[in-house]
Amino acid sequence: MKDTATLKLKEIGLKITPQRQAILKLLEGNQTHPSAESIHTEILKKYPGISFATVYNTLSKLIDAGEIRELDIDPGKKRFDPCVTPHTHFYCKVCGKVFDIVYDTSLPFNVKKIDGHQVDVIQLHLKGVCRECRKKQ
Amino acid sequence: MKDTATLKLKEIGLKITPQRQAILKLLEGNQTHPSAESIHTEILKKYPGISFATVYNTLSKLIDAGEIRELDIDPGKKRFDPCVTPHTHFYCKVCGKVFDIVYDTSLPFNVKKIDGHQVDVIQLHLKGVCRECRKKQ
DNA sequence: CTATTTGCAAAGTGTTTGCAATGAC
DNA sequence: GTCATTGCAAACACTTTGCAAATAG
Repeated sequence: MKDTATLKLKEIGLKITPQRQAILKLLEGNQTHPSAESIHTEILKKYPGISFATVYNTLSKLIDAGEIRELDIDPGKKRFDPCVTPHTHFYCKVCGKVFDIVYDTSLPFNVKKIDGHQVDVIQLHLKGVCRECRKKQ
Repeated sequence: MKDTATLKLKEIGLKITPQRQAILKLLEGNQTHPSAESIHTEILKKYPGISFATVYNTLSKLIDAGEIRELDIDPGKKRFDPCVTPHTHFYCKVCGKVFDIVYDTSLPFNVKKIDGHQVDVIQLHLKGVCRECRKKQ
């Protein structure tokens, strides 16, 4: 019986390595929208020695395979999201957390062309101060 | 008779320096959504010696004053937009250009609160391959 | 004159790369 | 055995910082 991570790697056509399995397991169902560095730091705890190269390399292949998404919502670093169905994100300027938002399903998330440009990705980003940080202020 | 840049600086309450005037003039009506570095490089041509510190410092004050907007659409660098009315942007993955888009005016750009989070900024970002780059491919 | 602003250079943050060694198949 | 993948360490791109010198008001 193989786990989801292993099956997914096989499905994508990537070689199965413990590092990749660890990255995929960390991402599965993860709603924190981690950055590459936080993924690296986290996995270091279980795999002392895993390198940036491996993390970035793996993330890049997972993106190419459509398994995860890259978010440009955090100024200064990329965040990654294992949920690839279109949805909205909220970024808190105070704590840096990224939240999934159910916002406006009437949004034309299926536009394929506009002004002659080919549209591959549509991102709706909200920014402000999250509930928790508002309480603390 | 003072120019717009000078008036704007006075209005914001910033000291009028040639560097700031140059930055404001470069941004006025600029639709290329330049990065801090491209602004620096451009202004270096007329002001040899202008520093990163000054460019970043000035951009930061203009943002605080609400004169310009920061865009997180280009992975890896911040882009700046002198047009502060809500509108959509398209980013070309091939050439890196950012275009203004008239997209969907029915978008709820005026939401102030969602899930208890305070919303300050709403950004709708499209990504793909621009018209020109499609032709070349 | 005084507080702000500037230029410089160094440091900081996140990402990418080249390459020899390793390991999956 | 072969080729993809790894770890390392250095390079890279962009941004931020500390501080002395310059300058706007």
